[in-house]
Amino acid sequence: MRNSEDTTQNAKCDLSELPDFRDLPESVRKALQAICRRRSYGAGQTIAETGTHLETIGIVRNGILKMQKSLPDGRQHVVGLLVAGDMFGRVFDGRMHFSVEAATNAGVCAFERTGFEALLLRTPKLDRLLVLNLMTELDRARDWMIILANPKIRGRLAGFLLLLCTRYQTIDRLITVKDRAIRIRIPLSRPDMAHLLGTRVESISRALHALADDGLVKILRPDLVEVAEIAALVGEIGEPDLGDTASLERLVDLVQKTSE
Amino acid sequence: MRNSEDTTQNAKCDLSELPDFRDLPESVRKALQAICRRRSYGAGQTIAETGTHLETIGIVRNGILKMQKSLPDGRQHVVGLLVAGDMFGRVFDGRMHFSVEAATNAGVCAFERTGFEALLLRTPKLDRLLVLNLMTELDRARDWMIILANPKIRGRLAGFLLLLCTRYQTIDRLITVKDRAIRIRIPLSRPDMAHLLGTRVESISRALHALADDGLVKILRPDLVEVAEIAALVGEIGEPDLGDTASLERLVDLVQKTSE
DNA sequence: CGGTATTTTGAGTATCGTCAAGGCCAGTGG
DNA sequence: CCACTGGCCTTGACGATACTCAAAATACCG
Repeated sequence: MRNSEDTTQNAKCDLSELPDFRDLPESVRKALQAICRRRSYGAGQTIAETGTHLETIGIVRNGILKMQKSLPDGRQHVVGLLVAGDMFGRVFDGRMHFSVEAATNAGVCAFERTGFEALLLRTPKLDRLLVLNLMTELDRARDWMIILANPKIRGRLAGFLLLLCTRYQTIDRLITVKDRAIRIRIPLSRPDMAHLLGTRVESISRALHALADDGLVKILRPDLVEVAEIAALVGEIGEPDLGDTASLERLVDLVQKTSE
Repeated sequence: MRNSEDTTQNAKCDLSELPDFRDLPESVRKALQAICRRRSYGAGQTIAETGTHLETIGIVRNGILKMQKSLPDGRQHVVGLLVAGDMFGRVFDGRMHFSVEAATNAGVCAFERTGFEALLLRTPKLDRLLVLNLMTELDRARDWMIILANPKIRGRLAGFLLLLCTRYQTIDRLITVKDRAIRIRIPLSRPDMAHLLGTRVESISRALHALADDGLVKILRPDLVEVAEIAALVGEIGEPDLGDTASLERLVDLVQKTSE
């Protein structure tokens, strides 16, 4: 919520750490670096406001950003999370339809918009990256829709935790493995979770503790839960297959590997 | 659900009817026409299956398509609608993450995928169109999320109707104006609406009739409702402003114009 | 250690899901 | 022409779930 004035800026911005960008030709990465400024934000800082013309394109380097729509009464409604490698900002079209705020401490690469667009037009590879990025973002939004369409809060919460495990795994040490159990650090406060899942804080609390009472999760801290058996969580969401089971299997593999 | 074998095909495919494509250079439209096949689907026909590699890129010409995820138990979960000008299919990346089915009778232009991609790479204007298309699709998905996050079914239903009024207005005569009142033709069956809004058919029915009892809508047919005062519907959804109020205002203007 | 914000718990009520029955419409076959 | 059938929509009754309001407990921060 604070202003972003105390942002530390840093001209050096090496994109090769991001898997998607590593494959870009050297020349393109050089060109990107030339128009890039690195920025850091503290948890809670606002990065972009709804309705404003954002004159930069951002790529998340580390940390988690939340996209949110502002409501007339001043509250905010989370409509998605951004993690390392995700892009935000409106290419070819200025207006932001949601605001962006740091959910955790975060670093982003900011590209001057017109320069980025120009580079985009003469660099098919970069353009392709943008298109693929938009498509996975779209898939994620649809996964959210399925989770939100779950009639029961327990199911929505289970879906949310699983989404953190799968889509956002390996990001920012949100997911860690300890003694064959998966620990999830939830990067959102209860009010944010409640808005995101379409319910109230009380219901979130009750649902999480209901899962705990049934032995599906352990609540170590309000924002840190441990999942013993992912399969049981999957059972909670009822029907949908949550997109890929592939990424779930990767997670299970990770558990196997880390525990042995 | 039927197979798409009885599809009528037609080589002629004039894109200039679609607003977004009218602005493309003559040469690009010609090139597109060369790799295009026009197809027609009857309501209920399947156009693409989940998991399969769709070897074409589709652009909707008329009618409404629904995107849906298949659930293990065989049921389908609607995750979005496609209307005239919308694209579907996975550019640069084959696998479909949802199936596509005609919600109403519909016509689409199908482009051979590799040809389309090649054209894309050497036609920045077309590419820009694709990116913009993806971004509005993303915005729509986020609007859906906000609607789904509404804790009350009445609110979700009101949001759904408003979304039809705004995002899908002017499409396929879904929205018509009669004596200063707005008529909405709902292109989904009750089971589909229930899945989309995360509830059951009975609740949809009750919520819609509750809105009718309060005088907010009139139910002319199960799939045709009349909204007297849009502002009242907006009040039902509670807080969120549903993205643009601009498109709502355009609709109100339309009412004014048509009634006088 | 105190003060504040966040999270949790509790009790009562509204809403929604579930099961079961009935109505409406279109297509079918006598 | 009419009974029959099946799909879809609606209605009713009841139990489960979630929302509301209020208060307590816990975590967080200096």
